[in-house]
This record gives sequence, C-alpha cells and structure tokens, in this order.
Amino acid sequence: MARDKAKDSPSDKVGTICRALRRAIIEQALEPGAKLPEDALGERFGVSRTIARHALGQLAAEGLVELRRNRIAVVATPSWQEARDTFDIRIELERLVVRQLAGRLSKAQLATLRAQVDQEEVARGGSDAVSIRLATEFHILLASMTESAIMIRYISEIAYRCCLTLSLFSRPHSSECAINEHRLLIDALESGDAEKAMSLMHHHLDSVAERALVAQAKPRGRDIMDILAPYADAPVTRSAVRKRRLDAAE
Amino acid sequence: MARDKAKDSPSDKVGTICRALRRAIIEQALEPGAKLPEDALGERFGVSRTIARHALGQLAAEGLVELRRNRIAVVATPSWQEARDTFDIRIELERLVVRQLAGRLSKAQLATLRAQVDQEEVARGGSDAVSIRLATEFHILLASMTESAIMIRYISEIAYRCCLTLSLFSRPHSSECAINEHRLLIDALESGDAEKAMSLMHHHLDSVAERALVAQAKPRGRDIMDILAPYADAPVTRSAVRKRRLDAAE
DNA sequence: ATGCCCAAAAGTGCATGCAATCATGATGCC
DNA sequence: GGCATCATGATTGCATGCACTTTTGGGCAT
Repeated sequence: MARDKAKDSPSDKVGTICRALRRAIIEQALEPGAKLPEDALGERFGVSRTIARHALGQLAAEGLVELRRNRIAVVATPSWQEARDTFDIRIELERLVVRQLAGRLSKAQLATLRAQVDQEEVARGGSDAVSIRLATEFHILLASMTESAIMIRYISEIAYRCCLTLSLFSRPHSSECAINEHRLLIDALESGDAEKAMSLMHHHLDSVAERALVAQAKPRGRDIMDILAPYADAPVTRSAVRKRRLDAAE
Repeated sequence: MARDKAKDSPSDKVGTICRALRRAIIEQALEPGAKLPEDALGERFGVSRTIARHALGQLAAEGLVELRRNRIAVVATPSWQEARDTFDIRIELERLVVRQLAGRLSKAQLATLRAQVDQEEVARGGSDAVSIRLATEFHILLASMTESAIMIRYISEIAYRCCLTLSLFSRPHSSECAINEHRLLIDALESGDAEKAMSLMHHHLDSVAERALVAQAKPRGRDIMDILAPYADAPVTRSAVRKRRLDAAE
C-alpha cells in the first residue's frame, strides 16, 4: 500500500506546507498568479524561510508553482497549450489506470469509490471549491487503487494542474454530468469491462477538457498582459509595461 | 520552444548539481544505494549544504534519490514492482509521443534523430555507460520534439528512472538490437505511419523491459538485506541486523 | 574471543544573518 | 501634467551555526 502521501520526503514540515498549499490551490483559494512570499509562508506555518523555500521548490517541481530568480514565487499559470498537453497525457494515464483496475476491485474498494461520488453529490449545491476538490480526489482515489507509486504521483500532479487550468479557463464549473460519468465508470469497472471503462474515462476527461478549453481562446482574467498581447500593436515604454504588469498582479 | 531544461527553477547552482547527479546516475557512476551526503556534495560543487540539500530535494521529487529523515540520502533503489510500473507508464507515454510526431517531423528533426542513432552506433563498442546515456537521450530527444513541456518532463524522469532499473536488474546491456529498433522507429515516423510507429515503440520498450525485468526475480547485488529477505526465517538480534545493513551499504 | 553498551564523530534539521536583487514611491526634468 | 531617474524598503540567494539524531568504534562484562 506504499506510503500514503508519497511526497513528504524530508521531514514533515515541508510536506505539511506542500499539502496545505496544494489544497489551497485545488480549492481555488490560491488562484493562478497568486504571490507566495517565503516570509509570509514561513510565518503562517511557523517555520523559517528555509523550509518555506524548500516547500516551494517541491511544488515547483510538481509544476504547481512558478519560481523566478529573485522574484516572488507565484502559483503557476499554465498556458492554454500546456493545459491541452496536460489533458492529453492525463487521458492516456487514466485510461491505463482503469484498464488495470477493471474487474479487479474489491467490494470494499467499489464501496469507497461510490462513497466518494455520494459526497460529490452532496456537495453539488455547495461551493465550486468543494465540488472540484471532491471530483479531483475521485480520480486520485482511483489511481491510488493501482498501488503504483509512480502512477499515483503522476495522476495526482496532473489532476492538480488540471484544477489550475480549470480555475483559469473554465467558468461556473458544471459538475452535474461529471458526477454521473463517475458513477457509470464505477459500474464499468465493477463489471470488468476494461474497454468500456477506458472509453468512459476517455470521454469523461475529454468533456471536462472541452468544457474548460474548447471554444474559448480567451484566458479570461488573471494576467492582463496575456489578454492584451493580441492587441499590443503600438510599442510601449518600459515603465508603462511595468506598471500594467503590477496592476494585473494585484 | 519552451525552456531547455525545465528543472533549474531556483538559480542555476541547484540546477547544475541536479544535472551533474542525473548524469552520474544515468552513466551508472552512481549506482542505486550510493550515499549522497550533503557535505560532500556541497564541497564538491563549491556550495553550501543548503544548496546541496535543495538539489537532493529536487532529485527526490523526481524519484532519483531517496531521502530518509536524519539519514544520508541515497540514490534510489526501485523495487522490481516499481520498475514494472514505471515501464508500463513509459510505454503509454512514448506511444503518445510517436503518435503525435508521426508524419510531422521536419527533415532537420529527422536528421537530428538519425545523428543521435549514429552516435549510438559509434559508441557500441565502448562503455555501457555511454551507450545507455545515448539511448536514453534518444528517447528524450524524441519527447522534446513534441514541444510539450510536461511530456518532456515526464519522459525524462521516467527514462532516468529506467536507467536506475537497468543498473539494478539488467546485465551487460545488450544495445545492439535497440539501435536497430531506433532506426526502424525513425523510418516509421518519417513515413507518417502512426500505428506502426506506436507499435514499434511499444515493442521496443517491451523488449528493453523484458531484457531487464523478466526471468530474473533476483535483484542481483546492491542491498544484501533485500536479497536475504526471503531467507530471513530465524529472528536475529538487533546488533546483528545493524551490522549486516552496514556491510551491505558499503 | 564474543557480544553489549556507551561516548565521540559524523550527519542531518532548521533558523538566522548578510549580501544581492528587485519593487515602489518620491524627486526632478521636460 | 507626463515621463524618466533614483533612493528606500521588500524579498530572495546563500552560507553559517547550533541542536538533535544516527553512526561508529572502543571498552567492559561474559
């Protein structure tokens, strides 16, 4: 059953900070572009900058945080293309997951999965934050049932990154259909129909990606510089650029 | 064309150390289980322990290094099962790579790939270290042509981990056939036959994995504790265990 | 001799301090 | 008034120092 979190390598302080930040990001409390100063993190979690810094390094390695030399770290802002690439890989990996899992899940495991979906159902009326977190946890739960440490790690990473994408590109977050898709998937896994499960997963993720990415080249919000890029025809002075960037950041 | 190394986030000192260690690992200068004391690394690279430590953290996040609390970091020693899982994922991802690349490579890119294989050919008589490195670089080169940052990162990580596996489980490293398989793959990519390319890649990786992993449950070498595990029927005293572990480590 | 126990040595975990770099508001010039 | 320049505060980059844990080697009892 491997280690339960796979990424609290050094002590646990670093791991604690990472988990907290991941969760904050997944629930969109920290939006893409949000600043993460080492001091502030250190103070908040009662550790020194050294540890906060280390945690940021880990998250950067996962692609959740962007580290720029001598600049404050920020929550990553995946480009549209990166988001597309991420979903492509996610589809392949999750197809592999359900292929390995089809017909091999215990009753207890199936029950666990269904319990998770029930939770998603309960949270449907509530905040998007919780819905997104639960949906993401469903996929990670699935991955963890493969008991492949590396698969768990990759699926987790990618799922978190997809959450980032969702908060960047997607709107209100229509989770209604997703819940049903999760249910159908569990049924296919139970019946042992690998092909069907793979197909369901494929289309499930496709539709999530589509809701987020298709027909919407507009990154909506966050970085004004990106939004304005297509309009930037006239050359601007350096200070003007600097000012705009600041406005956008805060 | 994205950033060229994807993982020298903080400054470059950390990145430099990471690259050096990755290379040492890939060329089997550092075998699985090799100790990596922070002091030694810091002195060797002319930095403080802080930086060395950070680099180890990054490598641990990539799965190349194992960090145990209050213990000296060591080069990771993947279990047989982990190795199997890694290859499974690798196959899926590299199939995706060639699917995306088939028929879309420029003449220059094809030439680059063929040049790489030529190098492999040249190195055939030489040391295994170089052969393995070149073969690994071929796969990473292929991945980099997708221009998908995340794909490049994952393939690189996995390829490095597979090198670890090879140095653990595989013997002399029979690279002759691999070279030819690389050539055939390039041809398929050039002709635009995605299905064939995917199939070639699949079987190429399968055979690499098989040479490394099949018919050989014996981890050969490294950690005596693991080898002896099946024989450990009689309870042993604490000090005896401690001594054996030391012998194995050094 | 053999095995146990304890003290010195080695190594990690973490905070702090200082230099270097970036950010931002004030100043002066046009 | 608008724009470039510069000084000050904010923030990172990195090394060092100290406490704590593990390792190791030697002495003591058996």
